[in-house]
Amino acid sequence: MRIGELAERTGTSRRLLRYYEEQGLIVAGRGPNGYRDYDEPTVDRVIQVRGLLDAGLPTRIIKQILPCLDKPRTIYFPDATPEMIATLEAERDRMTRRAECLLRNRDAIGEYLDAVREYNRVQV
Amino acid sequence: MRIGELAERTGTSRRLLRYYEEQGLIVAGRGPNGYRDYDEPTVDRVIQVRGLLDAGLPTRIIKQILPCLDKPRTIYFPDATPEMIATLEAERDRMTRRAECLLRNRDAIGEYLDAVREYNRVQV
DNA sequence: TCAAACCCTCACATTGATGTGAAGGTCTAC
DNA sequence: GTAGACCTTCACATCAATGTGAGGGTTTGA
Repeated sequence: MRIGELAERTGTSRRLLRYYEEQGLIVAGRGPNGYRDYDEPTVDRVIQVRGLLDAGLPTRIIKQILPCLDKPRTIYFPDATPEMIATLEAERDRMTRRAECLLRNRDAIGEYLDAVREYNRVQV
Repeated sequence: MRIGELAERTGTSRRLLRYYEEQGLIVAGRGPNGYRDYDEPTVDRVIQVRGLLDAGLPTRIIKQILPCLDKPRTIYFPDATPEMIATLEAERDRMTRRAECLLRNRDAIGEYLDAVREYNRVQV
């Protein structure tokens, strides 16, 4: 598919799709005219990238972890250097903390909303 | 306490503490010399703010949800307009999705790390 | 064949979260 | 009283993620 379709299906501007490619987060084939040509799995890939970006990860990190997230596993394990492993472990832990922070505060918002609803119920 | 101590205790630059104040995320008293003066709870507040920022929330949103997160609840409920409620609900749901994305990808990293370890165990 | 709707690259603009440094006031300890 | 370590405001710089538009080629359908 071409960039317009991918943009529409992922809710992402063309500009950003080109940016993600520049950052090495997605790859695109090229047609005989220089048009970019994307395959189907790229749709999910873009959605995944956006989720990670939205969750606060920078493209630099996303690029590092993306290869590990492929199913089925296609990675050539020997390439996993100790530094790489350490980076991944650190990032995994940071993601855990991030998620915990998010859920904790989300629950607090939920409690607040409950309290407001209760207040309104009694008041009305 | 003054800004230097708060900076040290929260691992946050003075510059950023002033920025958070400018954004309305924290408040500071002032000494007779114009020095900022922070109370103890501000330490946790800053840590919470940093957690939310790190999780990808912009200061604009953080400012909106912070008042709901105070314990004990000190908010004046009638101030909660329907728009505010809607914003909070939307943000709560976004936070849920964010956390899910984070945990899903974290688990995938974990699986990858397990696979690598298994590979190395067998290989060696 | 012509217009509309695509696509390309390039480059400059913006926004939010930060860093850095200048110019200057204050406090503490010697 | 003077040096060093604080603090203040202000302003300019940077970086990543985006927007926007110019200038130009391609595809498609009337």
